[in-house]
Amino acid sequence: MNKPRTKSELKRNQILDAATLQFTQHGYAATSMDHIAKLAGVSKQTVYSHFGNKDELFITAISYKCEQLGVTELLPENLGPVESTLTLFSQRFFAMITSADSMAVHRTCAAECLAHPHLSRLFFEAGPLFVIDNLANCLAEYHRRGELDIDDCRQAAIQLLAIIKGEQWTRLEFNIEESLSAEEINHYLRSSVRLFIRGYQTLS
Amino acid sequence: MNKPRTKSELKRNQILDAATLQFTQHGYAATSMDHIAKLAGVSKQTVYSHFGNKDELFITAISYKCEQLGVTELLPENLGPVESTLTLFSQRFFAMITSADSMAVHRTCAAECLAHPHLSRLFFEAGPLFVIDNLANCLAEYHRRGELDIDDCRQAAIQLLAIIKGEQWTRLEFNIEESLSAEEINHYLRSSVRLFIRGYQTLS
DNA sequence: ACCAAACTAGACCGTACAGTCCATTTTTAT
DNA sequence: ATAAAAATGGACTGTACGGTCTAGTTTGGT
Repeated sequence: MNKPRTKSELKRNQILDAATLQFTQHGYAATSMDHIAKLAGVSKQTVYSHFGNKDELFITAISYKCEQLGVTELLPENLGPVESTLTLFSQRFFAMITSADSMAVHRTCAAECLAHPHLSRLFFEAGPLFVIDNLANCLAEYHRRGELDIDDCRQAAIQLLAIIKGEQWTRLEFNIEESLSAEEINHYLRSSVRLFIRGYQTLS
Repeated sequence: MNKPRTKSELKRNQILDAATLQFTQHGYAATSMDHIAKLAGVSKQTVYSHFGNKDELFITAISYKCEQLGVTELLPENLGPVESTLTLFSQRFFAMITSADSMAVHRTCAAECLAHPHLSRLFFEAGPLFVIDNLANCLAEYHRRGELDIDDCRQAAIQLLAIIKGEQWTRLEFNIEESLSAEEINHYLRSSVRLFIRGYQTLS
């Protein structure tokens, strides 16, 4: 959210916000330019003078959203005991990926990945790849300390991340009414971290 | 693939096949009724006399595809040693979920889950839920035999299934060009089964 | 104060599409 | 053989949408 210095930039932001909302909420095809213009409180022509066509607006809007994803820092600055660090991480990561925003962007990128492969790649890099690297580094540190016995940290990171998504994320992906309760989820996350640590514990 | 007794039923099947193909390949919005009719080698009117409208055709076509998913048996009849059974299972399961067919249906259901929640639920039950139960039963048997120490088999099943999907499935989901090689995948699967078994091994 | 750039409202064009209608032909069952 | 049921193809309706055009208004820099 930068400074809209001029009224023109303000309009531009309004358009981008409206577009992002509509595209991520209803998908590419079901979102019309007229609708975006109306929602942004702007004339259709203004939309077209800022963004050449629907595709360009879509790309700009979703790219913008993607960039906001990689920013979050999920790991604490100073790494304490393995279990508490990974538990905290798993809770943060889970909260992030199951947020309405994250789900909506994910859905949109996955749905449009055939028509807009560059966009889905953007999401893939800003999201999954970014977090994998992040966590892999952390696991490498624990390996260095001798607290975990991991020969392929990147692979291990992928495994832990995949487990954390678990069932609940899939339920959200398919818009299934019944979710797991907060307790069930927390129980699942703790159990998963324990599984991971036992699987990679150092044999003393 | 049942017996098309009459020419009418044959047409019906042709329509259904064409519709399934188009819907799963290009999505709901990008598929037109004219196109389906042409691809099925049938007049538009015939499509409408078999299926009242686009929505009904979509639902029928995707439901039909979903039913074909739950059928496959992924586990061997007789359970041998844990590691070999789970390794075989992981390879079969992975092959299934990364098949072009499976990915296409998954994508379609996920993309339309807001407009057609009943459909995505259908997929969720025929796919993920079905396999979870299947694997959970298998794990329970190993627990009974004392070969694995699992207190919540359903949860454990979810964890193993999630790991197997790993990174490669996400790459496919987002239509990322570079895939992992077959060796990388097999290495990943074997490593994952080992992680799982170590995490749940009985302490003797 | 002035001028160029940006914005507005709304008309407009072409196209694509869901769905209907109809007159004719083909298929099926008796 | 015949009559009802189903299929054909093509014309047609209405609507929604992407994108353009225009004539007039507002904004912003000098």
